Amino acid sequence: MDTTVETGRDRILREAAELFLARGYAETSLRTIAEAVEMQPASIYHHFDSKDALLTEILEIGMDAVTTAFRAAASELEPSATNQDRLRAHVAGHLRALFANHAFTAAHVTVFPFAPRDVRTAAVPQRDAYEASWTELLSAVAPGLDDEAAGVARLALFGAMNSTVQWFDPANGSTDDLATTIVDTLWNGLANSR
Amino acid sequence: MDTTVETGRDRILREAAELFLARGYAETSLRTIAEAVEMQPASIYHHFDSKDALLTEILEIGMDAVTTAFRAAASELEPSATNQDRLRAHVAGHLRALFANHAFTAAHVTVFPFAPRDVRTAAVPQRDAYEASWTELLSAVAPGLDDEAAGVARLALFGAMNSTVQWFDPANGSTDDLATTIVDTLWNGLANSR
DNA sequence: TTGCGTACCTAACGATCGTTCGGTAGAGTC
DNA sequence: GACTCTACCGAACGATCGTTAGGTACGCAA
Repeated sequence: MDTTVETGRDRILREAAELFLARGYAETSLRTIAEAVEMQPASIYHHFDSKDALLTEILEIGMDAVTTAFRAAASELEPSATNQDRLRAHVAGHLRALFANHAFTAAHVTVFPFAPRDVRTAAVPQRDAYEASWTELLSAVAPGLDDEAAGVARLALFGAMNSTVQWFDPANGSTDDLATTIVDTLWNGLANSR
Repeated sequence: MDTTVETGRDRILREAAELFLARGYAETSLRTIAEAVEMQPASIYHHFDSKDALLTEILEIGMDAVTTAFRAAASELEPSATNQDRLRAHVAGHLRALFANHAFTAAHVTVFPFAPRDVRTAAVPQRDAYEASWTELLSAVAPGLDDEAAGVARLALFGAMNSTVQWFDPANGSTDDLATTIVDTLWNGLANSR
């Protein structure tokens, strides 16, 4: 986000996020994290109160990234934008945030469900707020959907977006093109595919 | 599957699957499982070689359930079935299997990614085969999709189907109705929602 | 030059983990 | 009645876990 050199604290956050994502929370020991950042396990406690606090902050960073991207997408839209354009802009924003802060955002998909109860409850308000933003957006761009269909649509969209981290490589194509593919497929429906 | 009384072994499998699903694999100790089945930790080793072997068998049971449901859906279709009917029948089959064997099938969604490497590699062939069945089905019912769009469609569909375990309660509605909602939403597309 | 906060270290704590060893009780077989 | 197999139990093993206590080295301010 800024141009300063990565500090020890930031490095712990990044390496821990990558390890949690790759191996899971309980499967990643503090000693493994310490090894990755070339410190002793005890040194991590200078920066964080506990392993749980470390994960809590990682989840916060991830949710901040997608929330900021969502707001940016909304404010960048031109007045002439169609409903499909609006949806595509937000999907593109989510995907950009997903790949720019990969480990932090993806942690919400895979690590969150098994985080200790206290960590989960701490992250829930931010997650609910982001989810509500999408529900609101979907209701606005596809007003014909009833509540159940809107819920299904949101879950389908999240499923498509979030699973991209497991197969899409940004080196092989732009996330904006990927957003177009996703939105076109869901917008037109399987029945109307050419 | 049969009418015999649940044996100690089956009970271990079921309780372990539910605990793995609720808490995660590493977070669930053998002592917790032993307590749930009212045994001593050592007794579990009479039935299973290791904790890993227990999870491996749970994942097998889950994949068997959805694979069987997929085949049943294919064979039950009437000749007059439309492409949308075909897709709906398979989605309904997947959802029925998902809720009938909840803990075993859902383990593939949430536990699998963090399973020990050996457990994951053991489960991969069955998972790939099931995924390929769906890719084939989607190409058949929506021949206009290119490869990338078909991949996106499959991931969106899996996202919608598998996340139902986190919010849908079969007591409040049939899974077949849910399948209809999911397929209608994806089939017609967001643009054509009434 | 002293004092203090930051960033790390070594060493160790108690707890919990998966697993193993050596049993026992009971049912079925000959 | 001895033999065997299945299904369990009690107690303990070594390893690893998150965490803590008590340091050291260094930069900066007074």
